[in-house]
Amino acid sequence: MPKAIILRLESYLTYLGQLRANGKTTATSEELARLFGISSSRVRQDLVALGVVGKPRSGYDITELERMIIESLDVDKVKRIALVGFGNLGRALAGSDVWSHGGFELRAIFDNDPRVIGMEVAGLRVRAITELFGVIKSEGIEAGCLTVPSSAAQQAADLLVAAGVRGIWNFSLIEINVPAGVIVENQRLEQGLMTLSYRMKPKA
Amino acid sequence: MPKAIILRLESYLTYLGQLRANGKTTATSEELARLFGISSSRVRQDLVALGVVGKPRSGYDITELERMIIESLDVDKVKRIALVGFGNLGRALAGSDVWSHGGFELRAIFDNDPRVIGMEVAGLRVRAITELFGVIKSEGIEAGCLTVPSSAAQQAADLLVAAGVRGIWNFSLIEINVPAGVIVENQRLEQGLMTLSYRMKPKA
DNA sequence: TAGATTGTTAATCGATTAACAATC
DNA sequence: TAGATTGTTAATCGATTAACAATC
Repeated sequence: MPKAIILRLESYLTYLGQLRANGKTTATSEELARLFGISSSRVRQDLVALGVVGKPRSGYDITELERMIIESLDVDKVKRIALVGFGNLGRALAGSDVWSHGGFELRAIFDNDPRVIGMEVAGLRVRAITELFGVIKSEGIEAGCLTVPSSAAQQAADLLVAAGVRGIWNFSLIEINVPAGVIVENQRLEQGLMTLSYRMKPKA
Repeated sequence: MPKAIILRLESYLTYLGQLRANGKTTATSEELARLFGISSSRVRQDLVALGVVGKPRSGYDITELERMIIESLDVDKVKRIALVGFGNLGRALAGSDVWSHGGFELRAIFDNDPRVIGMEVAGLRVRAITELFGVIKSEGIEAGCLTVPSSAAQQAADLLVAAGVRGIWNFSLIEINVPAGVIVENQRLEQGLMTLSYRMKPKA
């Protein structure tokens, strides 16, 4: 499935949940298109790629659409994840419900600062990095979230990979090197701000 | 400038800073291409679009490249920004240095919870939402960062826009409606996790 | 039935890669 | 000079829009 379609399916899913919460049961390609600023034929092609069929005159069934997108993104499968780096951002994420949106379950938190080791959040105790390998193995953790400083990111990633993690959600600025087969999804907050800066630039 | 090029220029900029920190003074299109998994001709075309000229055999001057990208993204122009929503994420961002990467300067923080109003962070006092309009005007704030719950996001955005903000960095899940001319840059953490989920999905 | 909306194909658009002469 | 790397053009690829017959 093309990456561009995946990104839109994610947007559809979020919005469909809101529509359903408002009591709607169907949605048309034209509605979705208008909201996201794309053509209705693009929406229909996305949904064909997804494998859903709509009904002329009424559109697509919202519940079915949600179900198919969730299945396609594998969001319904629970995947255990560990957080590495309990700084400002790590704390914010640990205490939030972001994880569930991707089907992840936060199962462990690590840091190497003695002042934060032992703290409790979301029912978890912050552990020393030295425990990382063993805990990831014993808990069957499949993914890691990197919220350490950029200077420590590669090393932390190496530890996660050595322990058998298959996917990394990376908040650090550096480009992380991992062996083939390990997935790195970069979440660069700084890039969002740079793009905002560019888009706000007065046109000459 | 095409959006795809902008996104890559941002990546180049971050990486070039790291190269420079390591003592390098030039970079070739092939080096950058390898790191980001694209072709060297794409890199060269990006840099032509940017307006830099390289030297056969040695490549591009890192300092000049950085300067041109910064100028192109308008990162060197300081833009004042206000944070709305002092929850977990708002706290993490307020105390961080993300702002400077996009050329933004955090000048005000707002929330409507009496328990957090009055708290201090990054040299700023958290103010009541009721003060928003006046402070944005008097401080000449041009942008806003939305870290409020999704249910309050549209209303908060309306306040920011009414006060004259031109750009919004939106962390909420909803699609915000703004008048033409106001820029919304969505930073959907949940989508990052959904993409990670999809990419980690075992192939059939 | 009439009409709105789907599913599908063709046309357009934009982005990426390949190739190579020019050049330091 | 020789050779590595740029700047540039053409070819390929993928994504988006337009258009319209099929259908509920």
